[in-house]
Amino acid sequence: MSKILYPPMESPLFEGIKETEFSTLISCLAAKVRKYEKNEYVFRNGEHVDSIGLVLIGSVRVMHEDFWGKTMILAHIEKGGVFGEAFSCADVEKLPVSVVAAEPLEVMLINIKRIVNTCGAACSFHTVLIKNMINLLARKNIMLTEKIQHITRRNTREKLLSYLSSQSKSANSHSFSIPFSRQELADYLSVERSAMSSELSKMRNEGILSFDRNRFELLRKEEDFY
Amino acid sequence: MSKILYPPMESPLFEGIKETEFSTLISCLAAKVRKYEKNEYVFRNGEHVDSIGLVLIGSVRVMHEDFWGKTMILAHIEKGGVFGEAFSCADVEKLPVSVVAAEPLEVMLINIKRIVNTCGAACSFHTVLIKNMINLLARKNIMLTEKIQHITRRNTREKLLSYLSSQSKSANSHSFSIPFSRQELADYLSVERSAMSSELSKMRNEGILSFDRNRFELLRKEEDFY
DNA sequence: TAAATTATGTTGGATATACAACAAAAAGGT
DNA sequence: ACCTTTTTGTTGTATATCCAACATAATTTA
Repeated sequence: MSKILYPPMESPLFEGIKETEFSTLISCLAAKVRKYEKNEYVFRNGEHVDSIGLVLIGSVRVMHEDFWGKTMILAHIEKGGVFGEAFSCADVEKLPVSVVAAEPLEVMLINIKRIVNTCGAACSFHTVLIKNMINLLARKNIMLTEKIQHITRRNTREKLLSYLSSQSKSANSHSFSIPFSRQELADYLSVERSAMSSELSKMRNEGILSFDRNRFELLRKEEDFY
Repeated sequence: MSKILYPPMESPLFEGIKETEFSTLISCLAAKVRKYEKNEYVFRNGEHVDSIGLVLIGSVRVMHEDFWGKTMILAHIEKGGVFGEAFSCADVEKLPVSVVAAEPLEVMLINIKRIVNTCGAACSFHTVLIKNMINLLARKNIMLTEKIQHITRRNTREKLLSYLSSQSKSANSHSFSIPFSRQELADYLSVERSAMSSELSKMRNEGILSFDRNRFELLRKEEDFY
């Protein structure tokens, strides 16, 4: 097996595993490295998937196609990111999505059973790997739940307040920066960018918050409204 | 330890574990059974949680409170259901939600480390338990992703079509039943019930679909529209 | 620095949703 | 069967969003 020149050590999947253990790990997992051209399929809708993919170089798009053939981009996963983990861990028969190379791509494919089934042998890192896998799924779970929390709100203002409130909480401060541009925030909250912008302005005028570019500050507590 | 009279064997967490192994399992996991009165807190916002909860009797509500003190019900978990798994598996410091007994409640609390760390000893079921845990997280992940797929659509019609399309796919038929009442479906898709009802009627008139109570049929393919 | 590009804010008209109120149909209880 | 309660469908009006078009500010490139 050719030596992997860019070990994805920085991936959350391999956190806590020593670099010296890495080559043993790769062979124990029977991990394969595959290259794809732009727009080539990595996983195709309807296939059975028993592997997780780890992006080594480039990025992938996770796409969904509905009954009427309308497609939707579900996720864009960059270097170090993992895809297919939910479907392979849940052992779904047919993949309801497709994974496509968004640019020239190199991925590592690992059979999920190799991760989940401890290999009997002396692989001390196997326990770590399982923990990482659980951690990965759990963190994704929390992210998804948070997003749902925001976008289930009825209107643009409430979606914004829900999102900003949670950002404020994790920053442990009324003042915080967000990792999104306006367009990205609008996409994330599933609202119109222009409507969102004007809503932000309105709230600023009403003294609910202030902002400058990506920096926001929440100004009033519930009590103040009454 | 008192014998557990209502072993939660039907819970996905214990799938594949023999009933005879059950008492060993409980003691190996140091599982505790706790009772709560209605509206009593099981987990409180801000606490550190290192256990998952399994509902034995009754049900719980998962609640969230934002910066302005507005609360929102995130989930209602019934008998056999599991809560707190994402936060304990991801090892988050402070719980961002609260879990409250929705009615007289009995839960089993299991320290997550007891599940994830194999206990060295001859617990054959431990591997099964870990697989179940991973499966649980992965399935929840898929459910959340699906929901996001639907509610990110811009308007009521598209949300409905996205949902109905996915139901059609999993039923492997153009004709299928849905597990929701109109109100529940509206809540799930985060739209107004009345607006949804009239949208359904419109689409029926346009020949896109037909329905009778909970039974739906999708009628046209994309091509037909052009 | 100037010019070009991109990001953000603002506005108005067409369209869609929210809300309330009510009608009709279905389900449940006696 | 009857009455009651719940669910579902319909409609009108106030409100909010979408969309396009443009203005302004920030950033990048030459």
